Amino acid sequence: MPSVASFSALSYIGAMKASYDFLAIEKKWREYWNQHRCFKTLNPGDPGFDASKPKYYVLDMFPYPSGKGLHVGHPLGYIATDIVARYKRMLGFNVLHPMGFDAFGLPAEQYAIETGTHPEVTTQKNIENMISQLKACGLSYDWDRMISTTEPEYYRWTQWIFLQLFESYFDPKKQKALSISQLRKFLRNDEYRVSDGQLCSDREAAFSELPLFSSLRLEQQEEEINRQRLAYIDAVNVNWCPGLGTVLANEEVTVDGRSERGNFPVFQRPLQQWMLRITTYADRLIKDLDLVEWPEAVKQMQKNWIGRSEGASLSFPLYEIKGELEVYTTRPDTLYGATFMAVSPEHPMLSTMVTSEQKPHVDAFMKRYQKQKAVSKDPTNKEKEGVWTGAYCIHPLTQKKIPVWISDYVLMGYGTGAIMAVPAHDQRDFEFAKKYNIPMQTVVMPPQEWLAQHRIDKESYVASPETLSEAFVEYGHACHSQGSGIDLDGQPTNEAKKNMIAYLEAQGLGISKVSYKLRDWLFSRQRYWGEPFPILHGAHGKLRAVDEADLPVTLPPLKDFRPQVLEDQNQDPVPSLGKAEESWKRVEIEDQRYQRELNTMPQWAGSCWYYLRFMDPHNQESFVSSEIEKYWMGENGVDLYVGGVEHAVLHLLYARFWHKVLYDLGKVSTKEPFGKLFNQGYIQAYSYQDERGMYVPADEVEHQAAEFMFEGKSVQRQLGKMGKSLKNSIAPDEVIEKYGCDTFRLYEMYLGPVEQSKVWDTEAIVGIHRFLGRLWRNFVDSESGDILVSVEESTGKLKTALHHTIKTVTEYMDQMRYNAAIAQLISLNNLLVEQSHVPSDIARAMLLMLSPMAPHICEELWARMGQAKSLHDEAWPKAREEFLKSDVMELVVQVNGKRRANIEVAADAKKEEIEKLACEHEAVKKHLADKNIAKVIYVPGRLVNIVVKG
RNA sequence: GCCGUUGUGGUGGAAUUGGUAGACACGCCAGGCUUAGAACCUGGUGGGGCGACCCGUGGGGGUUCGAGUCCCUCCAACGGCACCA
Repeated sequence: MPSVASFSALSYIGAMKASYDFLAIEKKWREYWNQHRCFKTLNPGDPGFDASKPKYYVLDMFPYPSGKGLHVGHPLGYIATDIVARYKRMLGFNVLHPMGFDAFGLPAEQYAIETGTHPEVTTQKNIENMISQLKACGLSYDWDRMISTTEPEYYRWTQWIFLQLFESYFDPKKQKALSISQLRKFLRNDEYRVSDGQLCSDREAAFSELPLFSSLRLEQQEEEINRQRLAYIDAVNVNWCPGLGTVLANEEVTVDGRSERGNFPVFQRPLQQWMLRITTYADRLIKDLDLVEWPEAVKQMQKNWIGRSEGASLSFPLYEIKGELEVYTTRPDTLYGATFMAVSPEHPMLSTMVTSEQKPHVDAFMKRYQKQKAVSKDPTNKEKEGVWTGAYCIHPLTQKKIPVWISDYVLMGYGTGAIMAVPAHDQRDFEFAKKYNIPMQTVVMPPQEWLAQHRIDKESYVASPETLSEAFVEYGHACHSQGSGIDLDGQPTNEAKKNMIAYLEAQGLGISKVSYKLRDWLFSRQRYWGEPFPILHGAHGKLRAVDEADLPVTLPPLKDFRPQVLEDQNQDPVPSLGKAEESWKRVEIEDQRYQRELNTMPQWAGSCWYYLRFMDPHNQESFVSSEIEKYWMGENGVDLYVGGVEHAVLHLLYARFWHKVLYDLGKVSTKEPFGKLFNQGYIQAYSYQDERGMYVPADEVEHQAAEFMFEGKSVQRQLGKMGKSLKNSIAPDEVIEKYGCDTFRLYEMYLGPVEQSKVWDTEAIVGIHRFLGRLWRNFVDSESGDILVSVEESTGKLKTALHHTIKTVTEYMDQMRYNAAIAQLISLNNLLVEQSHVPSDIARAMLLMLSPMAPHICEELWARMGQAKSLHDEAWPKAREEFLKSDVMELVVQVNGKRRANIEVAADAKKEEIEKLACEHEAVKKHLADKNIAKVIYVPGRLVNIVVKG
């Protein structure tokens, strides 16, 4: 008989029932954590801070405080990071695990307009509501570090960082940001010259042609300086949405050219706006992706978005017209195949090129083009259209005349807005040329195998244009590309490219060039609910930064904060801050009058640096103290960043850009902000529509045979997002009230891998709930409430199972594969059902392993077991080592790959002994009978495979 | 079109990373408790065969003593970008 220690229920749980009363238990432990400030994180310099511990910074993408509240999909990522945070604390890390709110932006303002309350009020209310919902999930945030981007104390530093950008430029020689005062020095010393926004160093060819900086008028000097700033004002083509009264980012516009919010039409037009010079960082933003551990998909998306390509820029002189057409191409090797030029309908040189005979045709085309453009931005399946300008270019190598066409597939926003068209080797040029009967010239020959496969000989390949587009091959070799001084024939594409560029550069016809899809970041909005710019406008366009001491520039209180909605697309936007009192708008400094900037920053501004503020959220002197920043960022920055994949480009690209500027200026210590990124999946749900297409409440739909019925009528089911409007939303509060927070947390994790999307199924939740019930019954006598933990340790089968569970669960925890970890723990718990008492080692290991995921029940059982320290203070590695001490291991014995027996051997047994033992096992001998042993394969710790012949 | 990811029972998903495929859970079936239902508890559940056994990880081929896992090829699904020269 094993001796049994029974602990009676501890006095402080007094009235607690013997059955698993999760609501009372969870409430008790949440209060306990709160009272004892268990999750307060100390900073370097704080009393009691332990600098010997390694740090771990685990961060969620902070949410938008929406008025609709959370549904069960939202906490998925938060639960995952919370498990990481709790687990890492048990592993002996100093863990930074904060939460805050990204509360500025269009949706908050729109919501405020709908409800008629000031956004400040609604935002505050929404934040409070979300905090209480998050707290109910048992998340171990350090709430003392909570921040909201809308707090003046926070956006003071958002404005400050903007000023860092404003006071910096990108140095082309050093390839990093330096201060504007540095640039002034360089210009004074004549190390750089500047003209029309071009910054040339003394090494560059154009240098000597540019005027001396000191020779410019003072205003010109300032103008040139302003054009170098990382934050600058420029007239650019923007998405102007009069219906919303603001300009929008590309991604806020739908494919039909309407606003994502409100579905108002959006117009392209040039407007003076604030821009951030993200393009100067394009190369580093690509290159440094190698430094981070991110999902391949996200890295790929960022690379695509930046869209780097290598090629050449070359000029085609116009025939009998002054001037030349500059084009960009990635295939300079196909220059001999250029049979026409194509320019964008928005090309600035159109008017000089169009001849009087062609003008009517061009006008007609332009009319159709404008109309088409207003209807749709979506180019898919649209037939390419164009019109001849009447003009010709001179081919720089052959000196032949080639026509210049206007083509709607040439985009003004990329390259130079003009291309050399090589119809023989470009799908689009091919389609266009075919439609308008423009000749083609083959200059790339596919490999022999390709020709053989397609049963085409060289001559007919060159001669037959119908096959050309099909036959576009990247890895062919050049042909028909000879001229005076150059002969590319026979060279593979890569070589031909290089040689052509070298030739063009030598002849002064072109130069090699790198091109990007990435555009500078349009940074101003005309809405109210955003950070005001810390900028003053003086006379003659003079820009002045607000003194650091005068930050923050707080949002002026407005009674009417609605945007100015305009009917006429040609009207200029009216910033909401224009409605502020004159006393706010006008500033006088040193007898100079200034007007405040009236635009506000876009939604992304606040989220570009919040991960830095979390480290030191109450610092009044600086955006983050450098000592604290160095500790928490360490080598890799944020150790784990979890959020949805929808932020793969925008937020993550913008934040990286700001971080790199701050890095260049010496304000932060790592090149990259987020060392490891993890995209959690979405929780999907079924929604149901009746025959009119109206959504019906999902929880009232009945499943009968193959049909779904609502109020006796058949309804259509589809899988998608969860949302109030789809009537399939489930609030975490409901689930927690019914099953408890631990069940909820475990269930969300148990649904499947965290990174995968999965379907919410409220029915399946009982499985996890039963598990916790069984766990409780294994540990606590349902009659007496006594704890059923033996003082004895496990033996035999249970010991083996414990070892296996500890090994696998540890691995799963490290890989964030919580569904698999939970399954292992359920399996171990199921073995305990037959036991009258839980062996003490299993009891302790079980609670230690489970507690990051289901902390409340584990704390309770831990306390009832009479453990001295609180569970979350317990160090897991020490316990794990203790449990894993073992002297016996189990091996599988196979004969020709088939399992024949299991044997137990001493952990330190030699290879020969093990093999002998395996061969002599009864069940194995049978299969060896009259056969020869060819070889014996021993896989340490796992199996012995005996290979036999005969 | 380009890039990326993934294919395992009725379902969600495991498989010690090349070593007993289907752990664990839902669902389903049987039983218990109950006046009855809900809830709860116990057992069974890939396919075929009375059986020892045989077949099974999208299809085909390969490497290996051994393949869900590695290689080649085809197919299918999901996601992102998309007239980017």
